[in-house]
Amino acid sequence: MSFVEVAIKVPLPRTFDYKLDDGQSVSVGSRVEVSFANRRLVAMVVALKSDSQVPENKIKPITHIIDNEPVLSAQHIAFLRFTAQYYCHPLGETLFTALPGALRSGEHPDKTTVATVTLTDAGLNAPKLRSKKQQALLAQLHASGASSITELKALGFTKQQIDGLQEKALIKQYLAHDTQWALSPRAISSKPRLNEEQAAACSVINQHQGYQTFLLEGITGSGKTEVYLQCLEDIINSGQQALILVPEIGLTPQTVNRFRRRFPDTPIDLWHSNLTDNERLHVWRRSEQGSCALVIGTRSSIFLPFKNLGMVIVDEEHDSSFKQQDGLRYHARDLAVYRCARANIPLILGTATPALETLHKAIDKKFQLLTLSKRAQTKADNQFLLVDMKGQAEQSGFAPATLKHIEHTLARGKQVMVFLNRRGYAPTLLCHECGWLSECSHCSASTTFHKAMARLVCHHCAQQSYVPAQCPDCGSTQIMPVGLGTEQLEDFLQQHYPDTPISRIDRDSTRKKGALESALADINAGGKRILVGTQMLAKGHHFADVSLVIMLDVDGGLYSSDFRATEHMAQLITQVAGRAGRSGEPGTVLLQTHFPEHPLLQDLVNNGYQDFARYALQERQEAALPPYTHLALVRVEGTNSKIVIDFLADLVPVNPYSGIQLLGPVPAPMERVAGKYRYQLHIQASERPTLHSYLAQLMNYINEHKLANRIRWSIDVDPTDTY
DNA sequence: AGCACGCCGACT
DNA sequence: GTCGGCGTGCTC
Repeated sequence: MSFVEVAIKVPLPRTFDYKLDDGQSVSVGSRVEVSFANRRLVAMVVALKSDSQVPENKIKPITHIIDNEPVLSAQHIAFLRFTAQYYCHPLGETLFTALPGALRSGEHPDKTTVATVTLTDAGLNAPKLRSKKQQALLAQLHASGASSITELKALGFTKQQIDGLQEKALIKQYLAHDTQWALSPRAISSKPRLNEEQAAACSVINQHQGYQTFLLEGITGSGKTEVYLQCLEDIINSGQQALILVPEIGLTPQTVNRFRRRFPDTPIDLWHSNLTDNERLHVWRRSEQGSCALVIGTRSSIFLPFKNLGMVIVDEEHDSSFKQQDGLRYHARDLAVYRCARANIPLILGTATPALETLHKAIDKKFQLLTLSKRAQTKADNQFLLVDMKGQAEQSGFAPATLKHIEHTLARGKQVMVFLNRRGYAPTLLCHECGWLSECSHCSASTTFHKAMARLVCHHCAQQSYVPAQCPDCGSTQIMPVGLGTEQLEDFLQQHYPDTPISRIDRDSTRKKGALESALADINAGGKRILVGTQMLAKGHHFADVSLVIMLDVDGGLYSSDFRATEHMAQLITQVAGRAGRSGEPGTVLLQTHFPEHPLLQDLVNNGYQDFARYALQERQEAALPPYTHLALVRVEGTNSKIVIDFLADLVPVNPYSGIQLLGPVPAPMERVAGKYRYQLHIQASERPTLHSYLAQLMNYINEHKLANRIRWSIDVDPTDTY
């Protein structure tokens, strides 16, 4: 009798044994259908064995074998096993979150062929078309050759435009037959000359054999992407594949076009949350079969099963979107380090503002530091300006001095950019007579006043309510907005400068599909003089004419309960500063603060992020915080706050473990969200192995705890957000 | 997570 | 008299 051990997508730490009938055969990495607790579920075979510890009468047969060929290689399962163990997450759930949706639900791996578009002879002759969009599509196909519809959609083209060209017989659509792309000298379009630092970085990376993580620390405009491109060239020419991880909002058409233009005959796939299940499966299979050379993808592309991966690049490695904040709480950058080490290939982490964790490893020589300190196009440094807010008569958050700078900049015909990391009109409403505050009934947060929508919105559970005309407590009509949001900034500036065109960019103003793109186009065409927005505006978009950048509220990052707040603020300031004065002349970065003398702020402004970061690391060391210690968080939520607290309190042992410090239970920064109470226990260890052996013990204890199924619990290893 | 089994309140 | 509330216990 032979048995298979399977992993199932249930929140249980175990795997399960099933028996195999005579004549049935499966391999590890294949999916099977099993009957499990009266349900039919898809399961993943993780081991084959000739006997089982489970009593014979409890073992059921497999109901159906789905795959004749494994969908996960043994090597890939090993990677996912590590992931599950490192992040304290059940193996089944880990395996199934890594799989694309179509394979999760038992679909055939080759069910989908994705329609591909290519130019016909008529199309090759580059006819002039009346439709601008169709003309652009034609130009794209000229540049990129055959492209899948997925890729064209990612570039902003629509099905209608594609069908339009097909009707004119300028293109034809067919179902792509995926074959390994032929290894031949690739056409490389002309490439810029590298400066000395870039050339040095490229040669270090290209000459290195095997695994090494490189931290490419390059200031804004120093040409990191050019280094990536030249390193990728070698990988592509040797017939290997590469993965480029980018932040969620970094996957813009500009980024993608740059790769396509450089490697015109190379198959490049994209991976992001807007793909359909079929498109996702298609990219998954292409990476597995070696049919694509490059994948540019967000966080979850770290789980793609490349056939012959030769390099991974993590762009903007400090970006918070690489950390998944629910379910399997992995960090794609950290997994990239493990994956590359296992595969014995190089990893490039690129950023202008390295995460302190990353910088620490570079200083420790675990990563190799490569620095780009010179801008590719010579340009003077931006000038920082701290506006002291103490005792200032501010109007909607603007100090008089700030308004003067705005006027001066507008008078010179330049654009102004204003940042505030809070959308809406005001974060709360206040009754002037009795002190009532607008609060969400399900969360411990106030509801944000959105003036244009005339609604109060909770930003944590999305619950909306009407704005009361009178105070619900005392009946007074003197209800006023308190605090600032981007909507109010726009309102105020529009009243203050009635003839100046203003654009607001935040999650509210860009909710509609394509709204962001058209707003950005409008800005670049020069139609708008003042841009107001949240950090959405800070990342990746280039505005040539902006010469003044204003950050209204820097103080939030200086004094916060989250020890990472200063680091994030410094990264944001540096990013934002990179938005100013890109067209040649230096720009001004104006920061409003009540603490202009704050040493970290001074260091950042006078000596730059590199200096700030090394100083901030010292502070972390003195406070025994990461990266000098290692953290994990037990997060618990439930409808009954007493059970939540009792459960966590019971995890705190009477005698402390050596090398482990516990803090809690403490309420999560948002104690109540969507009607659930949230508490957490902080676990700190000076050594990583100590932390993990403790966590393993803790999970055993939790799994046997009688209250464990009356609450929802999870462990967050290396948390980046304290809530 | 689901789903069944199980023991107490308002309905045809 | 039963339909159904969700507490608790298990899943190879």
